Amino acid sequence: MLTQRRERILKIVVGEYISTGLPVSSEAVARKGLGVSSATIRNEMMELEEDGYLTQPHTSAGRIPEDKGYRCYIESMMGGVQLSLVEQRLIRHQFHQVEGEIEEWIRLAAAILSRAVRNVAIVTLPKPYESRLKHLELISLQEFLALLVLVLREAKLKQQVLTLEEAVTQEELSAAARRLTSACGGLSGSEIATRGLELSRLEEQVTRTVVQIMQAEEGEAYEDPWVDGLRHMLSQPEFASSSRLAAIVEFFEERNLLKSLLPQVLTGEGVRVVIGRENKQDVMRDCSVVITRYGIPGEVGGAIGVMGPTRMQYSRAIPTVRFVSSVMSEMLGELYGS
Amino acid sequence: MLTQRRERILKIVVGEYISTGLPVSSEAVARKGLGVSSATIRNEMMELEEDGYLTQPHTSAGRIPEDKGYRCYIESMMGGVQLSLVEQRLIRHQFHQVEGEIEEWIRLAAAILSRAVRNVAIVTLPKPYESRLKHLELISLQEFLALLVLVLREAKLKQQVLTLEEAVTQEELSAAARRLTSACGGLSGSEIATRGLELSRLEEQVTRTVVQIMQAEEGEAYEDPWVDGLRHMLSQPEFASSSRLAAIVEFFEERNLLKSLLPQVLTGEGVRVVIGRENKQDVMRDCSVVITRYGIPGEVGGAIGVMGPTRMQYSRAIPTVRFVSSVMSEMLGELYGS
DNA sequence: GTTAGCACTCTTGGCTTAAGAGTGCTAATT
DNA sequence: AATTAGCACTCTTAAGCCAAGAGTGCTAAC
Repeated sequence: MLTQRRERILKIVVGEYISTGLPVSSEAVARKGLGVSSATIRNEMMELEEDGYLTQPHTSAGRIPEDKGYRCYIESMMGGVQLSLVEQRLIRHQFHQVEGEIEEWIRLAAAILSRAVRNVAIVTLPKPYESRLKHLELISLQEFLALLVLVLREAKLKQQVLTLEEAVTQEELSAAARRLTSACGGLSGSEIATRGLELSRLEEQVTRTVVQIMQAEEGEAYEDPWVDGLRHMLSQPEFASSSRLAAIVEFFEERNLLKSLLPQVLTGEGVRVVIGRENKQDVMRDCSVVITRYGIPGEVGGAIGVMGPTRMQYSRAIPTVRFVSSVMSEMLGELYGS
Repeated sequence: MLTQRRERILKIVVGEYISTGLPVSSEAVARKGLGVSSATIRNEMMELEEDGYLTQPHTSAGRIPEDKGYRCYIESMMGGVQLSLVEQRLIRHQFHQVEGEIEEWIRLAAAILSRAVRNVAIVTLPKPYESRLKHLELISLQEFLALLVLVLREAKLKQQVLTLEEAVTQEELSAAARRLTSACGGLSGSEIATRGLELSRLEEQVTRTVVQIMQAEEGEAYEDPWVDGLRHMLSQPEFASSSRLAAIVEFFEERNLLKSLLPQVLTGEGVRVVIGRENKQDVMRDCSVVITRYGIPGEVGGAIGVMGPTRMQYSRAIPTVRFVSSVMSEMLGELYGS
């Protein structure tokens, strides 16, 4: 049973532990000014431990939070906590420095976010729910070698070197590209595939590749995300042991693993926090992820979030992630128009 | 004075230290079968220490190599040591799996190299000595927003979102792109800049951006390199202390620092080894870099290499870097034709 | 229900000690 | 003159021990 007083004590313990990293004693809580003695606090803490909110690293030490304790602590700030206006302006300002490239935004977002929360930031490229071809170009490299360039609706380029089945001139390539662009512009990969067109041999080959690229594009849940700020996270004391540290570095270098983390946020709106053992990966058993989606619902979107030790400044991380994601959504909105 | 026997002892010490990581005692060297006793070896080692080839971690321990000792050890294998045919074939095989994308090559090369030498691999994109425009495309995103796509001679794409000064249709954009492509195709950035053409307002703006992009392209010494295998390097015992480890991670995340490392290889042919304190960066004082260029001399090229602790298996690293770079050159040659 | 008091537990850091490794030097040997 | 056996000496490492300190859980009084 989580009485009001117990909840208050719990939050003090979690808050204190987050800021110091040391087990919190009953004395320390008592000093925080609920008008009761440390002995009373001790009794309450025993209950909190029995209910799984707290634990002791060893018999005679203060308490540290369990995942369940963090969870409770976090619920209270999921509601409306906002970043201060000063910080909002600071972040906005940084974004307006680099307008232009979408990739630049992503990197910038990760840099800003990781600096703000002093942990790892993870940002995926925005991905359209449905990919549509905007434009197609063929450029001759050598007699039998051409570069295929696809421009997708969301201002994204894909390229592929094609080994041609026959020698083709730039003129022929251009003509084919023009024809295919007007025939397939605005269509999705599967639409192109099922659109029985009268095609030359060259066009046939190009179309096949286009469909392949676009379907691969749609197939992936998310792009390989951009990661920044590992250095911040690793300077936290929880990674003092070099084996923990090495495991984390390894985790991030095996990029495919990151994907196993993202699908969780595909469902649901708003900021989500995944704490400690709630994470699938074993390396992350004492890490938390604060993550959310950004973009235009139903049209295009990506994921943005931070990862850090469970002992993370959630009070900062949550509103920062929320705010940066909203700025990203705005900017994406401007690019996409209505 | 480096007598023949001393040199032989030195090489045994370095070799032994590289494979065990422990200081090497006179006894251990004696067992390696030059027909003299450990006492004699001790006398020789004292000389080697005085000349700066070796040092002792503390008064009564074996010897470990100094940078100068490594240097000497390395000279002997800079000549002709080649990778075994089996390994050559293994590496070639991996490359032939993923034909197509240049970026993929780079990543693959880094993956292969880092796995082979169990250390960090660093590979830059190939960069032409002189960048030439191949093709230019303009795609309308919104009324006042267009995507500029440049294809450079070496099958490389550059993109930039343009905010237009006036509303323009896709037809007008296409016309402008065609005109500019035929006017500027094959030219370098500075040639385009000085080629006084009769231009519309739109074309004027596009040309300005094109020149800007291409000159930025030429300006950079190298692209931001692709880095892989940090996990391998960090699992080496020299990075057991978490502060060393954190410093290295930080070094790699601050990407701009990498640039300070590469210019050294711009000059000179063949594999270069930069040992310990020869490196400019302080974090790298006990790291070595084995690096070389790849590509087609005078046309296009990049850098490829590995970085690891000074106590690195040079006998493996040097021929591997040499071989992978030659494979990369070959592949690039095929793409470029003659 | 709260609290003062206290015995008990467990960690931490400092200190000492013994074992072991490897050296540098000396004096004898080839 | 170069080599080597022998040995005293130095320094590291691990283990063991002790005292201090922190914080608890329990009991008995308020």
